[in-house]
Amino acid sequence: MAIENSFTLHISVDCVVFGFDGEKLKVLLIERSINEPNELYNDKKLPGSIIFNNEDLDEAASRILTELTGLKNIYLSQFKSFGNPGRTSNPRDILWLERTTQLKIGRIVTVAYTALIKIDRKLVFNAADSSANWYDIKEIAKMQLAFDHNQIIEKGLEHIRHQVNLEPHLLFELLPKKFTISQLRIIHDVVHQTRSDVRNFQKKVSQMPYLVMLDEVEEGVPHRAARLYKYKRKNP
Amino acid sequence: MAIENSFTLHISVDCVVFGFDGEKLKVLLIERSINEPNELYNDKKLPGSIIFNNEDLDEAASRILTELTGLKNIYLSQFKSFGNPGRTSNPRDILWLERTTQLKIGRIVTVAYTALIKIDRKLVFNAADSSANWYDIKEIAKMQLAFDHNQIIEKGLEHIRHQVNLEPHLLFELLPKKFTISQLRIIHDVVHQTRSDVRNFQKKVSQMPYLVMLDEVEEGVPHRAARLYKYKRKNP
DNA sequence: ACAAAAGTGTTTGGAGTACACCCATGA
DNA sequence: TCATGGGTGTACTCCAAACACTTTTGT
Repeated sequence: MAIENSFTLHISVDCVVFGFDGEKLKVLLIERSINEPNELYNDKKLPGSIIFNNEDLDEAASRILTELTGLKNIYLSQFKSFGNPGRTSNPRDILWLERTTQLKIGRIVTVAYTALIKIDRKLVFNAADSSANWYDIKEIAKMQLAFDHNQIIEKGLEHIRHQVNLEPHLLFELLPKKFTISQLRIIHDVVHQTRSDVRNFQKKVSQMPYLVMLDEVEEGVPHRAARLYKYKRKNP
Repeated sequence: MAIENSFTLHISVDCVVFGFDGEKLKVLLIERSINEPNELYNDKKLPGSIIFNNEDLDEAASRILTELTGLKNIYLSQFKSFGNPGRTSNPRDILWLERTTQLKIGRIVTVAYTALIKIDRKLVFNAADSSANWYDIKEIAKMQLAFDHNQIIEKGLEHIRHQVNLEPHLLFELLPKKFTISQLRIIHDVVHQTRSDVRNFQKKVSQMPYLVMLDEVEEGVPHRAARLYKYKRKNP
């Protein structure tokens, strides 16, 4: 009976970090580059890491996000594990793994998470040996990412659609603390791939008890300023 | 930087196999027993296995089901991975692992799947060294299963609820080929924890194009026999 | 005859959808 | 004053939910 050769088996966690810039849905990717005599490339990958000893999967995901953003209490949700034996078979992926992990890697099963964070000018990324940037989810579909990360992102997107359907308040994780109804409508439409009617959307959100109107309006816009709202959790 | 000691890391796949006996929702569990001078117990576990080399996760789940039931093309859906380092720390679980795998096991991350199958008198289970049986999902909540299998079953149940919400035709995986509307309503209610109105339910299913009425009625019932229906896939 | 489940329509309320105009503000 | 998005109400449709009686069959 063939039991897997544990010598080369590893488990990693990868995070599909979603953000919203007011217009488009974005995903956080890390630059990955190899500079070798006969190998030179520069592409992108998801933030992720091999799991540590005695570390739970959720903990690992949380650690990855905290290391990268400095933030705690980020909304995380495990959505799928990817274990196709061929997922680490691309030569550039193999080379990169050898360089960065110093381990003999035969196979990596990865557990994928989605994360929702507020894009903020103040946010600074601390990627260990490369830099992190936001990429429009539509552009990503045309890019060739490391490993099977294109596929992981696609499944991650499906996942947050389902999640938001079940728990619409998750959208507030993507918005700034104070936001306009337009912003809420746009992020809603981007996630659901719809185009909501403005009046009907207003009617719907006016029934949300956890949405509270502020005595403030947005500033610096070249037109009538919109009212600001905030999200109030049910059990504070 | 602490990288996990791969020597003791393993990945397994566990399947929460759901069946419906006409009345209750059941899950397939395998008897597990240890007979040792100072250790004697008899409890239950989910069907599962360490993954093989070069085997994808879905393949492993499929293999486990085929080995156990002899059936192919069972509906399977991956729903969550469990990797808490403490999940294999119960002494009886450690003992059982050592006896059955002959491996030094430090940690097992398991990828969990749900499966939907038709309970059938003809079904014969081939569990390697023990026997398999159906257990009412409500009874299972009171039982103490191996590892964290209680928790896995609970999450698996939530998963099929979501799945059935998205794709109601999955219920037909649990019903015999010919079934009555009552059976369909009961399995629907069991999964959703609801109590549907008979007339409203009839109205709803009469709009399902993939449900076809047969020229047969059930037999051997001590009351008016109900019409039989079958499920017809959209693209045959 | 009776027990037990099958089968069948109508009404009502709430949610979603379609649709157009005036308002406030900055440039 | 003009360009730009903000903010608002009504009518229609559709789906979900409530609700009770007659029919068939076996015992």
